[in-house]
Amino acid sequence: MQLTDYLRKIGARVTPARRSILGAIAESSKPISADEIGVKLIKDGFEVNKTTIYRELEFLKTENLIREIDFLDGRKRYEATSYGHHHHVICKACGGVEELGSIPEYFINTFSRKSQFLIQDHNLEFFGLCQSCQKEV
Amino acid sequence: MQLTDYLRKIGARVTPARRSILGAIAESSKPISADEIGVKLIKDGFEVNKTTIYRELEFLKTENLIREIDFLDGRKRYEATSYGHHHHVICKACGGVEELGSIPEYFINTFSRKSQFLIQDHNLEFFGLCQSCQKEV
DNA sequence: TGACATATGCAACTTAGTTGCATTAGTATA
DNA sequence: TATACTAATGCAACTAAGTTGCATATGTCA
Repeated sequence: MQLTDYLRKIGARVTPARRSILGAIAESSKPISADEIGVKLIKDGFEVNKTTIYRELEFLKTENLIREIDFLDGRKRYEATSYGHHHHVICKACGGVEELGSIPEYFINTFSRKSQFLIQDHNLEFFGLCQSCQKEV
Repeated sequence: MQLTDYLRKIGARVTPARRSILGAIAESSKPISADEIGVKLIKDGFEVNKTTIYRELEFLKTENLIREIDFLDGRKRYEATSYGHHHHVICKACGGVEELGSIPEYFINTFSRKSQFLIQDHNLEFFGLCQSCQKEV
């Protein structure tokens, strides 16, 4: 099913703002923040109010079309869920991002088995130095 | 070596604010936020300005006396490094926290070996429902 | 005890994100 | 194709976490 059909089916509208925000996330080579989405849309000649961006991110998240990523620097980032579950390494020097694939469920399960909790989610991100920033030290 | 000797040795002073902030973190049964530290100190009859708390947290972090923990809810939390490296599960319903021990380095290395990055750190936290919140659904 | 650097408090500021409300505009249906 | 309904949007004002500059206070060592 097309995305637009899916949206209509659930009673959501296909608006220019929605298209462009989803487009900005899909086109980004790494997780993108609300602010970065706003800047990109202005550059594209299609300014969208920040309230709309935040509300849209919330909507897309509850519909599982995007996933929230946290690089621990005080702002949330988002990426399309179509890429599948995976983790990242973030360069502390230049902010560059590399994808790391998905940590085997086996690791997570082995590790968390002892807990009394019903575990639903986890957040795993790595921090370090990218190849070119390693050379500059 | 005593903590106070260590502090003096590195040219840091042993002040009431420093003692009480470090004390609040050490006494807390789970990672504690800047705001929570402030509230606790007021209750203890020893109010400390929030700027001081934030600056102290920064200092203690660079001295590796405390560690920054992120539960992804928009505020940083801190715990004493003396407990050793470990992870947490956070209950999405009640905010309760359980410690999970340390994920074997082997897991992390196996998983991240392919990266071009020099990996220095990682953040891993789990989210779910604690035992009593599971029953309430 | 005094000098000096570290630590503190205050007020004003920044940044990310939120809320209420009035208006605009997709969409289904007649 | 026109209409009406509700979702979506924009705006302005707000909140919460954390930061900055600067003047003052206070540990510490000589």
